[in-house]
Amino acid sequence: MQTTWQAILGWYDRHGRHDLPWRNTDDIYHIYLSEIMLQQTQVSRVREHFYPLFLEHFPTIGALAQATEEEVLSRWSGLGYYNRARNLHACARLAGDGLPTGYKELLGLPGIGDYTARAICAFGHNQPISVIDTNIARVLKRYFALPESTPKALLEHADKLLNTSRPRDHNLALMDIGSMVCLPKNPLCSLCPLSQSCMGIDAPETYTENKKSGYESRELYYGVMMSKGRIALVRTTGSMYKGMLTLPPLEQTDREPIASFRHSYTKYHLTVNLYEIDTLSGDDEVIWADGREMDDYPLSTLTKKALRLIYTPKGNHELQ
DNA sequence: GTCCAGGCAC
DNA sequence: GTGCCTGGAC
Repeated sequence: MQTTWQAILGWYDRHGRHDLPWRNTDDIYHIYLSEIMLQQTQVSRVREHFYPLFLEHFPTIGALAQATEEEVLSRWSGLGYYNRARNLHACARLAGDGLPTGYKELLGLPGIGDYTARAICAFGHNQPISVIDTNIARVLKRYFALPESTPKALLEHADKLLNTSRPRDHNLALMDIGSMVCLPKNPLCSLCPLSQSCMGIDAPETYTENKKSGYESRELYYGVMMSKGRIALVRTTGSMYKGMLTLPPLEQTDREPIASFRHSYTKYHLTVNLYEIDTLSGDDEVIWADGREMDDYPLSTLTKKALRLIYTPKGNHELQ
C-alpha cells in the first residue's frame, strides 16, 4: 500500500491541478463555495467567472449572510441549479461564526449532502475521510474491478485505499486521476500511477455505463409588457427557477408569437413563445426591470435569452 | 441537431 | 427514481 500511495502522491505533485484557486486557500468559506459551485458544473465556468465574481461581492460568509436572497441569486444568474444558491445563503445565515467542521454536522445543513460534507472535511480540514465524486467512483470501480457496486461497497473500498496521513492530497489526486487520466472513454492507462495494481486495466470500458437519453419537446408561453422602456417581470414561486425573476407566464395559446426561441434543460427541448400583453393576470408582485441591465437582476439564462431578443434591434430575430 | 458532465432533495 | 440547469463537444 505504501508503494501505491507514493505513486498516487508522486503523480499528484507533478501533474495535479495545483493552480485551482480553491486549492490554494485555507479559507473554509472559499472551499465550501467552490464545492457548491462545482456541483454539476464544469471547472472552467466556475473558475473563470462565477467563483471570483461571487467572492468579490460576498468576500466572507458574514457578508453573504447579510445579503438578500435576491442579491445572491443575481450573482448566481447563469450558473443554473438555483437551489444551490438559496441553500448557500441559508447556510451562511445558519453558520454564525463559521461552518461546523464535523461530517455529521455538515450533513445536516441545507444543500450539503454526502459528497459535499466529505469534501469540506477532507479539502478544508485535511480530515481522514474518503471523498467520492463521479470521477473517483470510476477510478475505484476500475481499480478494484467492481462493475456493479453499491455506494456502500464503493465507500468501503475507498476507505481501504485512503491515505490517512495526507487525506486532502490523496482525495484530490484521485479526483484529478479520474478527470485527467482515468477517462470514461479511452482512459490513458499508460500514464496512470495506479496501473501497476489496477484490477480493471484489461477492460476499462466494463466499468462505465451509458446513460439513456430520450428527450421531450415542450412549449412555453410568456407575456411581454413594456412601459417606458422597462419590462414587467414576476417572481417565480414554483420549483423551477424559484426566487428568480421571469417574464409573466401565460396559458397555452394559438396566437402568433412576436418572437420564439429554443432552450433546453435536462431532457426537455423547449420552444419559448413570447406574446405582447397589456394586462397582467393574478396578483403577483411585478418588477419593472430595465432589460439592458441584466446583471442587476436574478435572471435565468432562459429569461436572459428572451430579454436579449426583445431588446435587440430588428433584423436579428431568428431562432436561437 | 444530439449527447454529455455534474450532487442534492424529494 | 425524478426534477433541477447550462454550455460545450461532436
